[in-house]
Amino acid sequence: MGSKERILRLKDETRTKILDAALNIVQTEGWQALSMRKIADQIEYTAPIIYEYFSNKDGILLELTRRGYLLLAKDIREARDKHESAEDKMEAMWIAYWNFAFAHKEFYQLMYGVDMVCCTVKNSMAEAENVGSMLGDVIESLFEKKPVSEDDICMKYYTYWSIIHGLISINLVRPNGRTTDELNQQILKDAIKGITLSINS
Amino acid sequence: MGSKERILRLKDETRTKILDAALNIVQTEGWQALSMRKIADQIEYTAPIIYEYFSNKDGILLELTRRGYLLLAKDIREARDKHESAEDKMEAMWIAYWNFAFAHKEFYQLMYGVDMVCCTVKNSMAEAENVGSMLGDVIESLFEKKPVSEDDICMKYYTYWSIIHGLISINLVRPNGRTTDELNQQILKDAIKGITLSINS
DNA sequence: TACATTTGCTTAACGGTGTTAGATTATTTA
DNA sequence: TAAATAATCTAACACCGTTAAGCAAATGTA
Repeated sequence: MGSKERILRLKDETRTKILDAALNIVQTEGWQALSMRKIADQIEYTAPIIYEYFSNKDGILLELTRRGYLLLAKDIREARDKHESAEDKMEAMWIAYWNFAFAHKEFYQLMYGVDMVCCTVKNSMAEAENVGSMLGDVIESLFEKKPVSEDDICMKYYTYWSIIHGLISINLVRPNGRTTDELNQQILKDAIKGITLSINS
Repeated sequence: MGSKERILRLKDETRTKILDAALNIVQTEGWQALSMRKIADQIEYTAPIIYEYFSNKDGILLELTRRGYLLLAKDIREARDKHESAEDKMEAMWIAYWNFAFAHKEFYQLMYGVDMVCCTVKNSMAEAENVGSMLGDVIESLFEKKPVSEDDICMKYYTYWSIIHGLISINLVRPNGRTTDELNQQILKDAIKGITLSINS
């Protein structure tokens, strides 16, 4: 009786359709315009059936966050694997992070709470940890003195992350002040190099 | 006929009461709990009268943003005037900025859109420009080569601002990860010193 | 085949939101 | 005192997230 599976597959399809619809709305109208009824409209159902697939609106947001981290992890992994030296890896990874933020503004806003109604949980999500550990590993390899303490890695990680996230936030919340893309890239690369240099000095 | 003025003063008082009530709600329940009806409750009116004082909810938010910038500007000015050298001024000013963010979390969230439903306009608000120019002036005085181009100042300004805002954002959105206050202060001061040093090298 | 049960989905509702229009009450003016 | 103006409220609109109840079609069972 393969109909069981067919039905399960159908259920999975609508689940995906819900997520796609949500993403679509957000990309065209922004996060504040996302509503259950609008999602339902787009998938040609009524709002309550969404609750058969997700426990509530935050559930949808959480799943989208998860998908965002998967995308980001893929980009960062690819950037890392394109280079040999730890210095080059580090720069490429953070630039991949930067590019992700602007290529997928909505995801970034959701994942890092820039200008967003932030869903509460999402601390220590497995997929987020992945990104963190990839970056952490390369940071560790930047240290010449071994062994490297967890605190040292953590501190440098926060330093990198802060400046990049800060730069992104400023640009996402206030798009095109008087800063150009080139200027931003310059600030970014300078900052990365500066932090990287400071690790062994 | 002094009653005209008395009435005007009364109107101004309710206006202030509205803002105070809004701030009070936000401080105790967070931004997402702020509603027109709740404000009205607190000032013992009904919701529609608020519209006699502010054009809409965003109007209230905008006025609070303005007040936030006034507070921040005061802190930064005082920090600046406590020191002689430009280096010391710079560090003290950014630390004042940092302290403001945590002493007035709600204001900071409103002003810089961290984890907040951001009201759209508020770009280039006069009070915000004040803060910017104070910091910009000290940055200019850090350069040994004169004259300093607008671009140079802008770039360094964004570099400072990014790392500080990034660090704040991360700590405001995810309070108490594994970073302590001391660690944050250390990262902050290190970063400020690094950027300051890099200006003339 | 006939009945019972489950499934998929909808309608209707609850309590909340920002906001506006109209009615009502109180105050000031003539 | 009567008219005009100002201050305030009630009621409503259209939205929101969410839940409960009901209907209709598909399915399982006798």
